[in-house]
Amino acid sequence: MARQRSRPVTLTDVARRAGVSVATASKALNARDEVAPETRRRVLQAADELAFQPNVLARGLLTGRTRTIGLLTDELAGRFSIPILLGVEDALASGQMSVLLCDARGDAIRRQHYIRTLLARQVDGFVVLGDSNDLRPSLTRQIPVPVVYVYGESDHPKDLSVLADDEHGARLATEHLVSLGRRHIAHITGPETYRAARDRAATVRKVLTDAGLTLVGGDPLYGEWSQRWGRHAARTLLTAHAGIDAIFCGNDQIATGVANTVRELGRHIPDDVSIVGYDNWHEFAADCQPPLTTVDLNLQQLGETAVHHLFAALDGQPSSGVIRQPCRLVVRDSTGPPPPRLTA
Amino acid sequence: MARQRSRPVTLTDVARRAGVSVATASKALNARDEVAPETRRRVLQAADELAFQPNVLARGLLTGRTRTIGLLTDELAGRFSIPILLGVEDALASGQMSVLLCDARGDAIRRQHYIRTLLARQVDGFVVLGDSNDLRPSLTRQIPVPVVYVYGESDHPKDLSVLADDEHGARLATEHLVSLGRRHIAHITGPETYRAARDRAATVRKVLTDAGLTLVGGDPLYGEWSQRWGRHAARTLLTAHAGIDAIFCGNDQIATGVANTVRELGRHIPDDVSIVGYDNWHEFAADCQPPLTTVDLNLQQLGETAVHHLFAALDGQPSSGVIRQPCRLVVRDSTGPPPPRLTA
DNA sequence: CTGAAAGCGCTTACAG
DNA sequence: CTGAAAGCGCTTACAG
Repeated sequence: MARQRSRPVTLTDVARRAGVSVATASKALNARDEVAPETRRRVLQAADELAFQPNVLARGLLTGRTRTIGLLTDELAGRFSIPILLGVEDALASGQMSVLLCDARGDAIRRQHYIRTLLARQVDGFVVLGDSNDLRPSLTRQIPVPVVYVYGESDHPKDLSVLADDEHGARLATEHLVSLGRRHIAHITGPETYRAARDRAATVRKVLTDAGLTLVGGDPLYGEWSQRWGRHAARTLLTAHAGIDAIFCGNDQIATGVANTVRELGRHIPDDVSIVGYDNWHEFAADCQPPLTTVDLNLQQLGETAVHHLFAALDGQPSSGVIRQPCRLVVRDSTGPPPPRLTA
Repeated sequence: MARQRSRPVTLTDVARRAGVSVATASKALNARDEVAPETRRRVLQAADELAFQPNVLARGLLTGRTRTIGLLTDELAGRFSIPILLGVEDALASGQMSVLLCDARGDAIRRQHYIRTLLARQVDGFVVLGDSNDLRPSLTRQIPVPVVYVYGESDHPKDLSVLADDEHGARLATEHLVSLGRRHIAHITGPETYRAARDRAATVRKVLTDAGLTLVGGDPLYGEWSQRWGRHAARTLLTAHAGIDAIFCGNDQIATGVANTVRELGRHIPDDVSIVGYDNWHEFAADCQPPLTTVDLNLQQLGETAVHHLFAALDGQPSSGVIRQPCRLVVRDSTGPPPPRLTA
């Protein structure tokens, strides 16, 4: 399964082979300029021949920096964490840093344990990956290194939170429908307890009002983030309001359920009813019948942005407050202009 | 955003406060028994008062163990990695270990870079999270610490691979349908290039043969892992073989597409046609209309098993070969017995 | 330009 | 039972 762990190559080995002291070897490898070119060459060659890998622990002990950050979350299992995590990793890798991953599963004890563990491991900073539903209690007080909150907002205004811009996403979706010529637009979304659902619903209403329109049914339909709810709500809506010509859905699962029901009721998508989803969850949005126009949250970039701000903080340039990252509308086949009216 | 990094509390601080040497303080904290009870008490109290966290780097430098493992993958974005990752993390945490996460995105250069980085960070071992599609080239040769492969098999027989048992999963699904009294069973699955698809199809055939049945259409329908393919294949099948009474699908997306089409063609699920999915991807399986009977791969446990074997290897008890973890049938509403025949 | 020495924070024989 | 000393692998003033 694995070979015997052999004694690793140390700087001492490299120095000996190059015929210099460890101090000189260290300088040569770290590209400090107080080394003769020929000496440097010999050291680099020796290091190469021995496949020398500097022991990061020893270096970290000296410099006080480990080039490691701790990523703390409760929601790895959710659909949103992975793209963010990939963005974090990308941004870290380009700064030669690594990420220690901890999912506390929503358990406060476990979270405290992880914070202690990460600090004992001398991480240089933290990324706290939250959930967009609600403010989360700031952890910064107990953490003596820089912290950035991403996707979920910290309740402390001095912290830095990097968030998806719900208002922007809802605006993109609604303006898209309005600009296509849709005039009877409904909004089916998740639970009203979700901050993101409320914020987006408020924006939908504002955009419609500015366009001289009102929401079909008067209010958004709050429910759950499921296909089932989409199917149920669509049936209710289409029955009560036959003239409906567009539905903006709170996520792609709801939109998928809506699409299935709209088709079952014999309406054509996008001609009779146009549908917009939210999240651009590829397995749902691209594989829906028809493929969904939807809002992409740019999650990967969210993670990258968070890390860039963390880097700035590590360099002594901390920021605070809330950064909202713009969304992006992905147009597929579920939206289009209304069919031309037959002349009277 | 973060408070000034203050000088961390060291063992020296604790020793001074307790009025002992660092050597004694170290022994007291590490529960070695060569310390007087009263001395230990004083040390523990001092450590507590100062909120002392031992510097893991320094300890690692001495012991040569960092209590860290590297998790190397190419497929974090896929649906299968996260549950496995959570299982890995759970098992590690209970051994007081942490995980450094690296996703090479399928890029060989990047993978080499990560291996070097992880080794420089002195990880105690590796978990290589692969994909079930195919054998992957062994990395063990270049890694001087224990390695366990999970979900994707290493091509080297001396390595240890912990895998989902595709044969078992396919058997559970097929036997379930047969035992319900289904006699005209079809199989719609992903690309034939996928090892898992071929292995499972072979098992379906074997189980049917043992029951004196044959696959409807003679062969499995290979396609892609999408709803779209499910819809298309279902339409083809039902048109050509009206008597079909069950469809076993290669994943839950295909099954969802199949279910939608079966309903559209006016057949009742599960009475006329029973459907079994694969993967138990909750967002698809539980939210399908009707909710899907499906095969759960026990992915979290796969991760845990891998780590337990890694621990054994770290303790000098390496194993090798292939371990296949059993699956689990989750019965929901998409399967049931055929309706009673009307007596002639 | 080079190298001996000190030191990062901790653990572990070893002497007392 | 306690503590002085050596050392893990490296970096960084400092002296030469």
